[in-house]
Amino acid sequence: MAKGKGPYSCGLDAAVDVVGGKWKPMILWALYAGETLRFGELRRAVSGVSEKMLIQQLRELEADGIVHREVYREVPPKVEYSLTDLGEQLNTALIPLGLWGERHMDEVVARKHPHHTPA
Amino acid sequence: MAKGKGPYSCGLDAAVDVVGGKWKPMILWALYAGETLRFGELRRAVSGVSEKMLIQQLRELEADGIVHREVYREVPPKVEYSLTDLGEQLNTALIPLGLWGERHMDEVVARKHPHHTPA
DNA sequence: CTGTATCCTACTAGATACTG
DNA sequence: CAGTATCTAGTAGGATACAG
Repeated sequence: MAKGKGPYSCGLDAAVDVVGGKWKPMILWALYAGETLRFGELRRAVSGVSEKMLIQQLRELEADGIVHREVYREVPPKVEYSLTDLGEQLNTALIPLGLWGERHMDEVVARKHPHHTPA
Repeated sequence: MAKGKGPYSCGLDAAVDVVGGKWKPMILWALYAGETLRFGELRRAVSGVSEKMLIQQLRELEADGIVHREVYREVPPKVEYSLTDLGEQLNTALIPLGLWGERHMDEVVARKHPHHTPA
């Protein structure tokens, strides 16, 4: 689960604590409404993540009630991840923030990496 | 400025990187649209923060173009902080997330602190 | 295929004391 | 009033190897 610095002073504080992990935004992005992905698929979708970090972040999201983990006892093993209702509501609430990021990413990146001459 | 792990894979990633500091949600909460606060006022508004952390987070938000810092060369010194246009847009985009947090904070806190018997 | 276990580093954030 | 400087502890995150 997230850092769990709680009790929170405002809802925003709590929400950021849940979403704030390094790979969580990308996980939620990959696991959009209705989508169900296996561990390996998620690993590919969240490019650059290590197995350890992916598991860790998924476990935290699971503990926070955001994602559902379905285990199929087969050989080879198969585990599917999907959003819970709470997770879908969270994802919905994140849409405006994602749009803001898309719109202003360039400016922010420009500030962070003044070297880039974007073509 | 934020961690700056950039380049980002999705807008959400960039946005969370900007808002993800420990005290930033509370700072943005305090500095709602049109509000202008002095350093000391912010310090009181963001309860629990140290001077060092408040300055640090404010500088990052300033570097990311979210807050504006206005210095009045007086005695005693006076510095006012307010949201930039970009900051106000960000705050607007954060409203749904804040509402989600308010609505579900109790559940999340319950998971994080299973001890609490809320009355 | 889906994870665990261990070790390690860098960074975040807190405490404290000092300054223009 | 509004910061700075320094020191330190805790932790988030990464590399690697191994396991059911």
